[in-house]
Amino acid sequence: MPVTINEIAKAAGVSVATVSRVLTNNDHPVNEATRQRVLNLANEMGYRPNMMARSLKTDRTLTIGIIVDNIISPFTPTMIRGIQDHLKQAEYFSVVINSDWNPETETRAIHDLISRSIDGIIFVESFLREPNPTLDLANKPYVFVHRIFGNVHRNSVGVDERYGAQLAMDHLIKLGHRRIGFINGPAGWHASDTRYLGYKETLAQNNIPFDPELVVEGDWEVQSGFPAVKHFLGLSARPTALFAANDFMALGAIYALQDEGLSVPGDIAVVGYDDREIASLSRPTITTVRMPCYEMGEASAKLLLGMIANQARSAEPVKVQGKLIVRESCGAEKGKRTADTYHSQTTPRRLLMRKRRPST
Amino acid sequence: MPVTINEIAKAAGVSVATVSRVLTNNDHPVNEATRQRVLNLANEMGYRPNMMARSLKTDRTLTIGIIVDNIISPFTPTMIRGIQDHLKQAEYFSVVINSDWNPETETRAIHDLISRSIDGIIFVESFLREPNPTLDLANKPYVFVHRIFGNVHRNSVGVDERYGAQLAMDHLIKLGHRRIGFINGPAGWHASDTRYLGYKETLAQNNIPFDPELVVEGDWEVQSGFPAVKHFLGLSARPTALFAANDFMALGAIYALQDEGLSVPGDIAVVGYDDREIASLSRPTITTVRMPCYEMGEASAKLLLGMIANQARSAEPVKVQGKLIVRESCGAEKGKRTADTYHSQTTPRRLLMRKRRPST
DNA sequence: GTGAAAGCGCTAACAT
DNA sequence: ATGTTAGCGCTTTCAC
Repeated sequence: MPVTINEIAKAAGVSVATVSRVLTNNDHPVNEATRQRVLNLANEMGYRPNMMARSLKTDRTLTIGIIVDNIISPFTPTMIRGIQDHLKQAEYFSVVINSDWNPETETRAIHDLISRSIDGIIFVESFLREPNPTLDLANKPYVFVHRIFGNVHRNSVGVDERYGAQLAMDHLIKLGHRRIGFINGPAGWHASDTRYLGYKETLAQNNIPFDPELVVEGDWEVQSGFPAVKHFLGLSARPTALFAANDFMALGAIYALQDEGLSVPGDIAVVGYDDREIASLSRPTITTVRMPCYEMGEASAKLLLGMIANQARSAEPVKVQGKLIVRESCGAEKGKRTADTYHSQTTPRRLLMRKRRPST
Repeated sequence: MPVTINEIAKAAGVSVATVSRVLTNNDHPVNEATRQRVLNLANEMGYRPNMMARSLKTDRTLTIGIIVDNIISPFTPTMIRGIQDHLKQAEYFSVVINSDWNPETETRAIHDLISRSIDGIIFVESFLREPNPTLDLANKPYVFVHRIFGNVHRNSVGVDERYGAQLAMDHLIKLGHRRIGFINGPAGWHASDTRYLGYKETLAQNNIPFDPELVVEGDWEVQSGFPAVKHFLGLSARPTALFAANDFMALGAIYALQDEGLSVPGDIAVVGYDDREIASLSRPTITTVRMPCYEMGEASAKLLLGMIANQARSAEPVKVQGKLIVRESCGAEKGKRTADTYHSQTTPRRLLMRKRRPST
């Protein structure tokens, strides 16, 4: 049913070789008139290349695999979008597979992807964090993008967590705060340890003495903001600001402060980390450091495409930086709501929908 | 480099036909001893079928296309996950493409997917809502799954919004409420109109007179909860409960009520719709009707796979039902926090990560 | 500048 | 029960 180059060749009165040369923009010279004739015919006849046949010959599919932890994870879809947008300009497609952090599933996925002759793989928050012999043997390039573990490998994209923490701390310090409580994530996590580093470094840079009493460890969840606040309020010299290593703990802290009758940011300023949806829905909305998921995705796709193009087996690791999003929980102009107050991060599509809403 | 059936045939001392028959579980009879020999050899030699070659021959790729509005949309990843989980048991893969609600992008995507010989397409929240001649001509089955427009086509999956609204209303009525304010979405939206229907029907079923003063129209956003509450509080006979057509407006209503010094659910009960993440993070957490995204995805994959298997061009439309999630904003036992209070919906993965966290 | 032909790895008639 | 062989649609040497 679908049109093949054979039929076009017949219609144009040339050989399939010529048609192929025209249609693939081969550097082999082709008479300009012939080229046009073929091009027009292909267009008229509605020719669509059969990628299977092409791939069988060239062993390239213009498709890469994206092995993600779980497409439902909060940061993952944005990373995928970053990858896909970058792939698009190179006409690449992507197959998305969930690994659920299961090494067997991941191995299986790798094999299946090789079976499908994909041109490379991006591992997003993978369990796997080391060179993979199967892929190396199949000569398929791959890169890692890791929020959780940072740069895990030469070919990987990570986040500059120290920079992110410094962004938050600088903001607080510029607002005049000198006693800043830090609600960290559990020790041993890359994110906790590096953000902690950023916290301490920024204090040092500003000649503010480090006080271990101002650091508590949470478990990333909202609840852990409560004991943290209890601790801080019990200190003889209370902090005037709080930096939480994620938005959930920041939210818990805000709730706890409000329970004590304290106002945020009036009495105590709060900064979070991640820029989860809640940060723009809570009261007050939360100043935070945005996790640059989209950019990480883009960077990883760029890395992989580069490796594919250069037949390279390795690439320089990339570290992406987040940015500070100032909202009501500290630093926003008094009485003035920030632009996205109470707006979900998905507003753009809603607007789009409204415009195109059916008249019925 | 990779092992082919040719090499296995040579190694086993049989023809490629036999190897193919064994490896594809063809019904053609094969001697059991030979079968075992081939199987072992394939295993030892690390044989992986070349899907490109197989597909070129069979015109089946075990891959479907998923054209989504935008993978970052709040409901979309869950739908994709539902699709993928169902596909998995049939060993199907999926290529995900963002259409951004752009008809040209969608058309382009359809062509590209046909080029790649995919076996079918699932349109998730697509702009396209009608039979597609290109796909029909290519004889590729497709189904729609639409949260926004409901069942748009014979081969489609929608949500039973009336049922969802009834769930919310029944809950409120069982709690003793008889004056229930309804904050609807904008008129003309399928979701608004059908939820409104459910609202009115449930009132009728319970012999509660319908009072147009108890219905206001919001714009789906948090802000629109504020004027709604202002209106309700201005009535001579105030409602004792509010049903908002989505969680964002429910949140805005809660904020507005709290601004007036009223307690939720103490003074006024509130029910939302969708079960967005915010519903389990706000104070109080919000009782709501869960949008059955995962189930919709599953249902659509089931529909499509069925059509592929039966060579069918059409299938019975499916309507999926959501369910009520009771939280603090009404109906939860006094003083007792519901299980997911302050927990994000992504907790499971976090727990998983914690267990497998590196010791360093 | 053009064409003939080999062949990518596999499946499925059609033999035997 | 097994083998031979013709392609699937395309790219790419190699020859002209």
